[in-house]
Amino acid sequence: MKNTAEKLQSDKYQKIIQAATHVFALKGFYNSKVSDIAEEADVADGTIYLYFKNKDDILISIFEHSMDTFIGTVENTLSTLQDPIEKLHQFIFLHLELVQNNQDVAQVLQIELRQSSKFMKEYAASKFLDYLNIVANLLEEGQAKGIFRKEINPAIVKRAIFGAVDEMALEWVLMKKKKYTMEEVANQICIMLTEGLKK
Amino acid sequence: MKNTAEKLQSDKYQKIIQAATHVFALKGFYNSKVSDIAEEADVADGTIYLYFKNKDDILISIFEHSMDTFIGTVENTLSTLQDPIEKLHQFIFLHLELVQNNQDVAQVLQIELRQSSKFMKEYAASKFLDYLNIVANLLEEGQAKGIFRKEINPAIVKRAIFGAVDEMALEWVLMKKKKYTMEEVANQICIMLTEGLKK
Amino acid sequence: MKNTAEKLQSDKYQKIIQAATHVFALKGFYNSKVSDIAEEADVADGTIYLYFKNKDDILISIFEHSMDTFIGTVENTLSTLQDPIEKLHQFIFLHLELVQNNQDVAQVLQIELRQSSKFMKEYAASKFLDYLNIVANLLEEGQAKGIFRKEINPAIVKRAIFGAVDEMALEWVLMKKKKYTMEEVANQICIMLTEGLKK
Amino acid sequence: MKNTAEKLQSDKYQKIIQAATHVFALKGFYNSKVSDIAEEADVADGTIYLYFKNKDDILISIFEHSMDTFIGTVENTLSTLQDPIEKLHQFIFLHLELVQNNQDVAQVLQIELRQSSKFMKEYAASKFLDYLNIVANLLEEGQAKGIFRKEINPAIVKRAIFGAVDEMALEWVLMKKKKYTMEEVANQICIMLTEGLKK
DNA sequence: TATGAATGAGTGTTCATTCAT
DNA sequence: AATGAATGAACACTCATTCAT
Repeated sequence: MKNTAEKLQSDKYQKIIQAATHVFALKGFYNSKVSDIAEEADVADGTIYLYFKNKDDILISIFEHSMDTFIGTVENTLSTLQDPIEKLHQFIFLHLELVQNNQDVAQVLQIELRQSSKFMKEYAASKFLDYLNIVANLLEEGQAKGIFRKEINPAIVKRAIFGAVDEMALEWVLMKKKKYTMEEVANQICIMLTEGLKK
Repeated sequence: MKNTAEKLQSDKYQKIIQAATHVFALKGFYNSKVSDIAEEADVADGTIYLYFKNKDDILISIFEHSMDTFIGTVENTLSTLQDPIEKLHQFIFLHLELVQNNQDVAQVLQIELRQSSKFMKEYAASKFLDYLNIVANLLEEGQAKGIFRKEINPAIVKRAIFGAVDEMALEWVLMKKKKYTMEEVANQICIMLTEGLKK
Repeated sequence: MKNTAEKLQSDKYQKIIQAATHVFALKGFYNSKVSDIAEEADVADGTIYLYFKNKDDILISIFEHSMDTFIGTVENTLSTLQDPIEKLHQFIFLHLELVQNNQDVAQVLQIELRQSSKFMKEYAASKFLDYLNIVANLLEEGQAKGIFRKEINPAIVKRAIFGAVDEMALEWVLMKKKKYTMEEVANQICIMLTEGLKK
Repeated sequence: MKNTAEKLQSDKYQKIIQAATHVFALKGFYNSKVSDIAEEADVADGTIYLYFKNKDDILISIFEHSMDTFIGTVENTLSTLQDPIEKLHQFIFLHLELVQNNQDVAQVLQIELRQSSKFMKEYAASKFLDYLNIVANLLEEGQAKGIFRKEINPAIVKRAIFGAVDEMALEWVLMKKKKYTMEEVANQICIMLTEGLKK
């Protein structure tokens, strides 16, 4: 197998990642055959093993690769903003958009990863925490600026916010006929989270 | 196979459901062997097929059985309350508590169910919607009583609320050392959802 | 899998051992498919794994089982004899006969076992030594009785004798048209070993 | 592919033969990958197929090459001797020495070759017979000179003698701590074969 | 009902061999 | 000549499911 740098640039590596993401999203990890992925990627079965250690490794690689992209994208955009509320709104919108634009990846991350082996769950956890902490930082900043309530605990609420947004994203992806615009959905969640449900 | 009523009362049926829930929660659906379940339930492999059509059917049965219980419990408790905010708080607390008291079931529902075949996802959807609609009703009631903002769309927000609460529950279950009391967590989410993050 | 005692009595276990011995002798271990053995034994592929851990385990089992039988047969017969020369003659004749009557087993033992993994070679070694030591004992006895030369070292020569006899047996098995009777062959070796080539 | 003469002189050809001999001796034919040999020989996998038809062909080539060398060496040395007993002693010593000095080759010849396909066994047989017949000739010569017993049949006994010597050689190679000198071993076998065990 | 031995379809992975460069 | 990435046939082993007892 080539070294990591070469692999990432390799045409075949990318093709396999794309194919696997699609196949996993469609059928689920356990119902996907390595030969399905090979066919979709238009390579021989054996070729996959030149780029990946085994089937699990494909899943891990999808995760690594896309989480880095996700985290990078979100961090970059938020760093250009000052207002915590604006940041929160952007986070919500970006997450929905990322999921929307990478539906296969999103489904794999949300669904397939969760049921993998303990090892994978733990492995995945650290990258996931990085993502969650974007929210935590935004909340702390808001508190520091006197905009957000001091009594909320960012460490707790970051996860609730992520859950709210991610569940919306999941529905959004699975919904065939979109009943709302994404902006509408983002706004609703943003209002709920910032202003509260109470009048 | 016995008819449904007989099955439900059967000692073996219950033992298999219990065993399967435990095994699925521990290893995941695809990594659990039917023989693992049989061993845990202390019956022969073949006996399982007297009570369940196949391995998938066990998972579906766990889902059916527990969702009915969950929905019943939550509906009963909320029906005794008038105040929508109180209802929301109770919903949050009850969901966390249900997950806490039924960790195996909760893990199976949250994780295993999602990655099952399309059929199962669609099948599960209707029961899941019933549960979500408890939240929608509570929101509509709050709006009707002039307590909740009119501009939020219960059909959208119900899912965000569920996502927030369920993600917390998942973390709660997976967290080894509990850093907060459940009441604390429920309060935090409730404040966030009703009052909003903004001061 | 049943326990060892039950397995040995099992009809299927014996059928698989027989089939595997035949297939291994015919095609060699590495060119034999587990499905070949299953077909020959008239069982399903999977059934083999109810009785054996894996393909290697079949080979080991053949070895264990037959070496015990061989050693037992030879020891029993020799123990009835007094004269060391008579014992040597019987050993030679018995070995040739055993190989002749168990050609498949003999081929597997002689040929297939040698090229197996280190583990198997070492594992096999101890049983093999037991067999070799039958010869060593016979030589020492002959020396003690003043019949055999004192200057030969049983520990060295036991192996040479075994090699001579076993090589003959191998040829005997592989020879299609037998040019000599087995008694003739046994006699020739016996004379060579006891009287020497020199007039 | 180059023609035969060129191949034999080629540096790469020799390197591959050396590497394959080493790898086969270490892991056995079936557990050796062509890529292992390529790595050991410091050539690309594909290069091997410029010099050998396939993996089997490498084994055959090792056999051909080394048997010719062995036979040549033994024949040359024995042709300088007159006394049949001296010839036998030299044969024994030379064989042990050859095996000792070419342990990798010896192991491949003794062990790996035996379990190859029928074709290879038959192919190998003719060269092997040439080697055996060195012994037969030596015996006949001894009989003709009135030194060896007339009643022994060289065609039978040649194989027994080879078996005795080769088994010793095998043990010698596999023995980690040498308990005897090679001369000692050769002497013991020589005495046994010429004088017999009997006093 | 209950059993568990038997089944055999299904699949991840390996590796000898090829061939474009 | 030499390379090594790519191929795809081959196979050991698993496990959901069945059925004779």
